[in-house]
Amino acid sequence: MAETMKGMKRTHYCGVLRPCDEGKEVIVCGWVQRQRDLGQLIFIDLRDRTGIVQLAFDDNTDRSIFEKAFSIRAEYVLAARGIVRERSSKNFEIPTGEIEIEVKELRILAKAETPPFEITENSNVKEDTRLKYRYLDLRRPDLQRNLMLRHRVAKIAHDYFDRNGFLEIETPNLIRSTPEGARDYLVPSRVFPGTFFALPQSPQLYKQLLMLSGFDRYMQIARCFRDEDLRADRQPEFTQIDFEMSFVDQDDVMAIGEGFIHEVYQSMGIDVPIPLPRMTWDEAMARYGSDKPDLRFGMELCDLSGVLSNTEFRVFAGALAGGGSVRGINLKGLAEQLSRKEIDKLAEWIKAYGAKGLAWTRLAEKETSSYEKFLTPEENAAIREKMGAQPGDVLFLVASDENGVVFASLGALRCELARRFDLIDKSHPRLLWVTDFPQFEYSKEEGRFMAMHHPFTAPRDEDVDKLLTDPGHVYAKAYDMVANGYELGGGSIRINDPEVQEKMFEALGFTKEQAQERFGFLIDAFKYGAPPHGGMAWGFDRIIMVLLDTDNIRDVIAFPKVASSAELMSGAPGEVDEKQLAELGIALAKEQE
RNA sequence: GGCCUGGUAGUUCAGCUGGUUAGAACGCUAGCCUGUCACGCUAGAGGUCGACGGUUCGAUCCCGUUCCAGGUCGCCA
Repeated sequence: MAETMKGMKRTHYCGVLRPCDEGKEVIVCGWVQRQRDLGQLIFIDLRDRTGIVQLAFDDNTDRSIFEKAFSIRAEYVLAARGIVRERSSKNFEIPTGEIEIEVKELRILAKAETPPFEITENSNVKEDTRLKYRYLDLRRPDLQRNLMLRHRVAKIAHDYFDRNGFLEIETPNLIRSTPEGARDYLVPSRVFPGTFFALPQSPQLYKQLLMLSGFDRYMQIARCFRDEDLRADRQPEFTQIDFEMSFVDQDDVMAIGEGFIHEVYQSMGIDVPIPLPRMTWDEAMARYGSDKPDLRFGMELCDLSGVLSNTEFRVFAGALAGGGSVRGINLKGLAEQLSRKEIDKLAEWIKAYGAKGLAWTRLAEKETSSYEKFLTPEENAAIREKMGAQPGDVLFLVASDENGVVFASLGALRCELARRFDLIDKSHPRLLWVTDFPQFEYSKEEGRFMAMHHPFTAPRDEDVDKLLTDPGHVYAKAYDMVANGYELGGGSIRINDPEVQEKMFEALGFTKEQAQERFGFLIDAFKYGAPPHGGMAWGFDRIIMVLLDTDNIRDVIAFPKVASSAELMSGAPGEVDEKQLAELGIALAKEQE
C-alpha cells in the first residue's frame, strides 16, 4: 500500500537546498532519479522540477527506514523528512552537490514500474517512443525547462500588453468556416444537421470587430487550428500571441511589436537593439531568396541577368526570354571541402524546389565548371567579377523563367550550405522586419490573384488605385517579424474603408454576392464606423523554438502531434460510436466503415 | 499526394557476399560492497529482426506490398 502525505507538508523544492540550509529540518518530495546501494550505505537522488537532491541512509539511519530505502526503485514517488547536512565527499557538478539530507522519515507515496526509457537530460531515445509515453518524457529536465520558459514568455506577454493598455479578450473557437486560406478543421453541428462549425485559423475577424466595437487595444494568447500537413516547425494546433490596435498606422504597430520581443530577449539577458532593422520584401527576395532571411551569415544572391543579357547559351537565354532570371551564390573558400560528387547530389536535391538544374563552377586547384564552356570568355569573366569569385570558391547558378523558382532554389541552397559548413554565427540572434509584401500572389491552380496575407490587408496608400488595373504591382501594409530565418510573426494594417474593401474583393475575383456570403457580417459591420486599425500575431511556439535554438516544434509543446497529425499517447484521432454519429446525422462512406 | 531516410532485446545500436546457437552497451533481476553521485564487482533473464507475401535448399539480409516514425516538396490567406 502506498503511503500518504498525512501530517507532512513540503518545506523545500529539491533543487534549491544549499550549504546555508545545513542543520535545518526539511521535507522534500519528488521522483527517484537513482538509487545507489553501497551495502551499509544507500544514496537516493530525488528529483522535482527544480533539480535533484541526495538523500543519505547510513548506520545512523533507523533500520526500518534503511530497509525501505533498500527496496526503492527508479521513479518511485517519495516524501522525505530529514536534516540537511554537509556531504563528506562533495559533488561540485550539481547545484545541491555540497549537501545531502540525513533522512529521519521516508514515505513511498507511489511505486513505479520500470519506465520504457530512462528519464535523463538530452535523451536520444526515438521520438515516437517518447511521445507514446509523453508524461514520462515531460519529466526530463530539458522539456521541463522548455515549458517553464514558455510560461515566462506568456507572462511577459500579459504584463507587457497590460502595461501598454491592451485588454485580453477571448474570441470563439467554434466559428463559421471561411474558405479562403488554410483548410479548416470542421466540427459538425448537432442542432443543425448537415452544418458545421470551423475551428479558427486565427482570431483575425473577431479582433477586427473588437476594434470596431471600440476596445481600442486587444490582445490574446489564442489557440489556432489549420488542417494542413505538418513540418518540423508546424503543428495543426498551435498558439498565437495576438494583438490589434486602433487609430494607428504601420509604424505604431511595429513599435509595439518590437517592444515585446525586446522584453522577451531581455528576460534572457540578451539585448536585441530596437527599432529592428527593416527590409522590403523585394530586397529580401533579391538578396536572400527568402521572405524570412537568416542574416546570421552572408552568401547573398547575385543577379547575373544583366551580364548575360545577350548570351547565346540556351538554358540561360531561355530563362531570361521567359521573364525569369539567372542568379547565383558564391560559397567562399570551400571548393576543396565540396567534391564533384557532392555537387552532383546538390544538383539533384535542388530539383525539389523547382529548379531544372544547378550550374556550377568549382575553383579548386583544378578549375571545373558545368557551364563555362557554353559561354563566351567575356561572359565568364563578367560572372566571376560580379560574384567576387576567387580561387577556392564554388559558384552556384540557377536559371529559370520563373523568378520564384530561382529565389526558392538559391534561398534553400544558401541555408543548406551554411548549415553543412557551419557558417552560421550563433552568438547573437538576428531579427528584422520584412515589409511591403506584395498584396497578391497569382495562383495558377485557381487562375486568379489570391491575397498573400489575407483579404482585409490594406494596400499601401499609393497603390490603392492599382488594385483593379495592375494588381501584380500592389504592395501591402504588411510586415513580418523574422528571427534567425524563422518567421516569428506578422501582421498588417487592415482595410477600414468599405469602398476599398469592395475593390479588394473585386480584385480577388469575388462577386458582391460571393463576398457577402463569405464575409457578410464583417462587411456589414464595417458600414457602422470602423476605426483605422492594425495588429500582428506571433507564433508562440516559434518564439520559444528560436529562443531555445531548437528546430523541432515538438520540443516546446507539452503534448504535440506527429507528422500524420496523430497524437501517439492518446491515439487521437479515434473512431466514435454509431450513436454519436447518428446524433450528428453523419454517415460514413463505405470504405471508411 | 510526390520524393528521401529509418524500423533488430525495455533503450541506443552492430550484424560481412544470404548459411548453422542474432551480438554489444545501458537498463532490468539477484548476490556482495560504508561515501557514492553514470558507484563498483559477480551472475542471470530478456528477441514475432515492424507486418504480409515472394525468390531460395536456406532470408534480419534480396524482391514486392503494406504499416509506423522523421525530413522535405506540394499545401500552410
